[in-house]
Amino acid sequence: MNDVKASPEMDWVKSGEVRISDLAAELGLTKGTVSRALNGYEDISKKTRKRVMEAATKRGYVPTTQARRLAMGLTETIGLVLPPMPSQPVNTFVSEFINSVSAALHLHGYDLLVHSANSEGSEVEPYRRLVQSRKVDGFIIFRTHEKDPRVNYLLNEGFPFVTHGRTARMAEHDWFDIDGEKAFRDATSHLIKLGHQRIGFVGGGKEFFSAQLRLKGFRTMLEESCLEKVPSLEQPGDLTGQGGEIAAQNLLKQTRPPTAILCANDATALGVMKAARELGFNIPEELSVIGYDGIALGAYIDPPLTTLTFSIEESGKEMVNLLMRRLKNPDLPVISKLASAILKLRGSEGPPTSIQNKNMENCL
Amino acid sequence: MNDVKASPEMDWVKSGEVRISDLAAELGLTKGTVSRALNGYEDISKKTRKRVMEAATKRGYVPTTQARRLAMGLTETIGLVLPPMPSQPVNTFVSEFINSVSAALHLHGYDLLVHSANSEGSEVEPYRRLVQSRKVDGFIIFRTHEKDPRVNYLLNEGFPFVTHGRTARMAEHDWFDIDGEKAFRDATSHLIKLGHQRIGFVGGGKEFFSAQLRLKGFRTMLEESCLEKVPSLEQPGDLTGQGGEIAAQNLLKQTRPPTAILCANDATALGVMKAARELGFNIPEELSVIGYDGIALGAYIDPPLTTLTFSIEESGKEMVNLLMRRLKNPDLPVISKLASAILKLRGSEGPPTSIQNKNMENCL
DNA sequence: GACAATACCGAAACCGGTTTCGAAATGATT
DNA sequence: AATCATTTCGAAACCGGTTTCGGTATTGTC
Repeated sequence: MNDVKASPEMDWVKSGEVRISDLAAELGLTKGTVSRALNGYEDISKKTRKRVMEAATKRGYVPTTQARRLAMGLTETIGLVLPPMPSQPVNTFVSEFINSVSAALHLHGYDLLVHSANSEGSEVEPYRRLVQSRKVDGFIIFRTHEKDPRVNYLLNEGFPFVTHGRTARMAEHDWFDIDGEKAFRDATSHLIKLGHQRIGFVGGGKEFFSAQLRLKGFRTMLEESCLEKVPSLEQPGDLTGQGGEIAAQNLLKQTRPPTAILCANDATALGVMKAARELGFNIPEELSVIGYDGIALGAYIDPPLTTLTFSIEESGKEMVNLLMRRLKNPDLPVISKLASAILKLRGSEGPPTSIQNKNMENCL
Repeated sequence: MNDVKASPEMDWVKSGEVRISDLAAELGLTKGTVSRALNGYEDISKKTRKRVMEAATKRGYVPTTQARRLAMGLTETIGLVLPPMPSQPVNTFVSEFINSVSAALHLHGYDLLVHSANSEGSEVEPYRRLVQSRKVDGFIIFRTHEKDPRVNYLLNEGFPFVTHGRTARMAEHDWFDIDGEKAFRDATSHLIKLGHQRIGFVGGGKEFFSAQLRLKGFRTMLEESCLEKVPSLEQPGDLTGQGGEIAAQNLLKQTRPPTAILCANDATALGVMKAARELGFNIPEELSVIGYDGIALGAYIDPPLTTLTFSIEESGKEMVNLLMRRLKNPDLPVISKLASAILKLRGSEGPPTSIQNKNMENCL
C-alpha cells in the first residue's frame, strides 16, 4: 500500500514523503548512521556528514516527530486545559495568553496542546487523562484556586507544571503571578488620595486565590489610611458583567453609597458602570470605577475605564521559562516570579464631588 | 535504566507506569494478544478478553499515545495556527473558537495543537513545518483571505483542512462560513426601514474575504432600495477600534454626514462610537451604529451596541464535523456550510431625527 | 613495519504499541 | 475415529526514528 514512495530520479518530492531509511538506502548507509550524522554526533566523518545533510535538504527530509519522540521518550508537548468558559466571556486574556505561551514554547521546540475542560466530570479529569496517556510533558495552569485540585493531583503525581497564580501549596510548585495585592493597594491608595472615603469593592469568585489577594490589598490600604472597614461595602462578584451589575445595585442603593467602586476585573467594572448609569450615577463625577485586566476595549467606552494592567506576553514567557527549567531538572528547588500590574488611568475615576472630608490628617 | 518497573506484588501504581508488555507478562500472554483483546478484535476468547481487561483496569494501564499513533500511522491531532495578533486584540472570538473546536475534536479522540504564527517568515511557514514534521493530520483555518497562501499550500499538498470563511478557491476545499453578505443586507435593510438614507460603512481589512462580502451585502441592499451609492460613505477599516475612530472622523466631518454607520465588526463600531461622541454626535439620536461579532462587552456600553451575532460554538462544531468527514474519506466531494448571523438589537440604532425623507415610495 | 590508538560506520536493540500470518487447540461432522 | 472447519493465540514484522556497542579501517607512534 505504501508503494507511493518517491522514485530516486525525481528530486522534488511531496513534503514529508521521505523516511530516514530511504535516505540511508540512497546514500548506502544505515539509518543509524544517518541519524547520528544529522544529530551532530562526533563519530561521523565530516565528509559523510556533509553528504548526509546535503541529501537530507535536497530530498526535503524531516524526521517524523512521533517516531523521534517515542524513541527519545518524551513528548515535547505542554498541555493547557481551558477552564470552563463563562457564558459571556469579556476579555481576551485567554487568547493572548495562549498566543504568548505557544510562541515561547516554540522557541524551545515544544508544542502546545490545548484541551477544553469537558464540562462533565471533575476538574482534574482532563489532566489525569493527559498524564496517563503520556500526551504531555508538563502543564501550564491558570486561574488557580486556593485549594486547587489540579495542583494537588499533579503534585501528588510528581508531574511538572507551572501555575499562573498562587495556591495554598505555592511553596511546593513553581508559579508566576501578578501582584494583585499590591495592585489593589495602589488603586485604593489612588482613590483615597483623590479624596474618596467610602470605597466599594466587588470581588471575584471566592474560590480564586487571586480574588482573595485583591481583596486583601484593598483592605490593607484602607487600614493604612485609617478608613473604617464597612462590611456592606464589600460585595462578592463572579468576574462577570452580570455579577458586577448585581453588586453595584447592592452598593448604590445603600443609604450612604460609596463614591468609588473597585472591581476585581474589567468585566465586573463594566457591569458596575452599567448599573450605575441605570441608577442615575454619573461616572466619574458621582462614582469612580476602577477595573482590573487592562482589556483594550476599556479605552473605547464612555468614560474610558481606568484599570490595572499587566503584560500577558510577559506572563506567558516567564511561565514557559519556569516550566522549561523544571523539565530540564526536575529536582531544582521551586521558584516563583511576581510581576506587578500598573494602574492605567483612563478617566473613569476622579475626585468625589460630594466632599464629605471629615478628617484626613493621615490617621491621628 | 528502566528498572523502576512496578513490581507485580503492588497493585497500585503511579499512573502510566505500566506498559503493555508488563501486562502481557503478568498475564502470560504476548503483547500482541493483549493489544487485540483491548481493541476488540474478534479472535480473542471471551474469557481471555475479560482477564485482560480486568488486569488492565486494575493496573491502570493506558496505552502510550505516541507509540499507538506511530504504529497506526496517524497523529490524531489537528493543527490550529493563530493569526498574528493585532496589538490590541479586541474580541474573544479566538478563545471561544479554540474552546469549541477543542471540545468537538475531543469527542472524536482528536487533540488540538495550537501554534502561534511566528511573526517572522511567511504566513504558510508554520503550516509547512507542521505538515513536514507530521505533527497533525489536518488543519482548522480561520480568518481567510480571498487569495489565501495557506489554502494554496495545503491544496497543493493535498493536506486536509477546513476553513472558517470562504476563499477564491472555495470550490476546492471544505469550508464553513457565516453569511456576512446576508447579515449586512439585513442590517442595512433595518436601517433603511428606520428611515436612514445616508448610511456609512466602515470595512474590514480588504484582504479578508469576509470583509468584501459584508461590503457587498451593504451595497446590494442600497441598490435594492434605490439609494444612491455615495463612495465617500464607504470607508476602509482594519477591524480595530482605532481604525473605526479614523473612519468615523472621515465620515462625520463631511458636509452631509451619514445618519447611520455600519461597521465590519464590533471593535470598529466601538471606535466609531468613541469618535462620534468626541465630535458631539448623540447615539442613537443623531447617529445609529451597528457592529458585527456580538461581543458580550457590547451589551455593557452606553448605548448598548446593536450587532450581528452568531454562534461560535456552532462554528467550531460544524468545522470539526467537516474535517472529520474529510479525514475519514479524503476523496469525498467538497462540501460547505453557511450559517447566518442574526441582528441583535440593543439600542445603538434608531430612526434618524433629521428626517430628510424625500421619496421613499420604494423606488418607483 | 609492527602495534596501539583513534576515527568511522554497521548491526542490532529499543521505544511501545498494532497488525498480519500461521500454527495449535478445539469443536463439529460424518 | 478420522477429517475438516473454527476458534484462539503466539510469533514476528512493522511504524520511524535513536542510541549503544563492537568491529574495521585508518591514522599515529616509535
